[in-house]
Amino acid sequence: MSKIVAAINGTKKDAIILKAATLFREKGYVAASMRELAESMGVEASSLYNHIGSKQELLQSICFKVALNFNNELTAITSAKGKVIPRLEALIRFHIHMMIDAYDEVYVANHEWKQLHEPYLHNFLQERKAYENSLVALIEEGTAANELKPIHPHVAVLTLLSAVRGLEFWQRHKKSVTAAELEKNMINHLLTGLIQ
Amino acid sequence: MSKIVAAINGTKKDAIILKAATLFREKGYVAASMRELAESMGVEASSLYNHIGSKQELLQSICFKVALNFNNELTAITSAKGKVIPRLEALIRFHIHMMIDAYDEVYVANHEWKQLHEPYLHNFLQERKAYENSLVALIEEGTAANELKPIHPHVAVLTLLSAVRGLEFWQRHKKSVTAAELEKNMINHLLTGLIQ
DNA sequence: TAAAAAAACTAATATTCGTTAGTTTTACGG
DNA sequence: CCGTAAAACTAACGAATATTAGTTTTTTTA
Repeated sequence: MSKIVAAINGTKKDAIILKAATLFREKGYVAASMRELAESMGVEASSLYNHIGSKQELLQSICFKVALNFNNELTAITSAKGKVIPRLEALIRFHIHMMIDAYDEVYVANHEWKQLHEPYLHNFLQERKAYENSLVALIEEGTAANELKPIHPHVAVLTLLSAVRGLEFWQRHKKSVTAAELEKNMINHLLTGLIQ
Repeated sequence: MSKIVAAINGTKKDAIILKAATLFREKGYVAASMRELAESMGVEASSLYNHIGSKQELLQSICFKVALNFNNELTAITSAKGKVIPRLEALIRFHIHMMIDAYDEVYVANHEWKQLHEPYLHNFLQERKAYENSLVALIEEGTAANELKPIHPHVAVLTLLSAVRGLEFWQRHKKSVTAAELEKNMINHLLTGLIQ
């Protein structure tokens, strides 16, 4: 018999959620089984239920923790004073750092939210929409102030969010591209373009 | 008893693959069941096996058809003569049109490739890698010719591919943003940036 | 150290899944 | 219109799933 070992400042439940995020990222939520999760923690599947309510609850924890993090940061950025461009830069940096600090969880929130049950699915999509809308407002603020080109704000947001979302992709190139390089180049690309 | 009805120029197998792409996109490959797929075609699950080999074969067909389309186009673009910038534009346009013409299949190839069995998984990733490498070479050609800024080519490719991949996202805004607008704005954003 | 709480275990349940076997119905060429 | 092939059906299989119940072991508390 083994034991579930909690991190220094966290419950055993937190430890399970963290392992679940890794497994869900690797296999996908549906394909990942509670038996696999349990095995990766060195216990039997049924033992997990002394600490968690259900598999679905794990997904919910992951998705809403990520959503909360991003919403908090965006709220701070949009409500800050000052020019729009440095605030956009800060947002891109935040996405990069989230991808470094909480890769598995961000990945799962981005890829597996479809497997959320109602009403969580609905809530999650609503949070996403709110995030998008805030960002659209920030872009519009930038164009109104002549800081940004008169681009279609929804398209700009789509491009920005997609680009930073694709940071998942970067994990494979960690060796050849440092986080700092990535940050500098991506911000430069998204703000000033490719053309010389 | 109903019947599987093939499209005008296609087999019944093709019709099944198309419906499978829609279902896999909506639910995810693992969560989608053959019984659901059959029901959406008006037959029993077992009847599908008169036309297809397995559920996995459906995923393989979808993923490799999409990969072939993209690889063919990229090969045409990279081997063409002329300036790099219009060729990059053409590639972005192609991605947008693929997303319009074959949304479900592109989505599934992007999201569900992890569920491919070996050796298909390995092959698929290899094709992806080749696609990336060709694009890196194109960017390097552009920087060498002073058409593009001296950006880190891998980061540029990551940003470009992620941005166009995020076109999935756009389906929700189809009403407010036409394909032509999207095309113009996204190309402008990726090539010349946001800053005024 | 004894009692209580926490957390592991074994065993089992009901479902659902992809797929197969065998059979019946439909469609079509001679 | 008959015979054959295509394609539908029903029924079932074995495997895997999340979860529960009940029990035993471990840890904590008093």
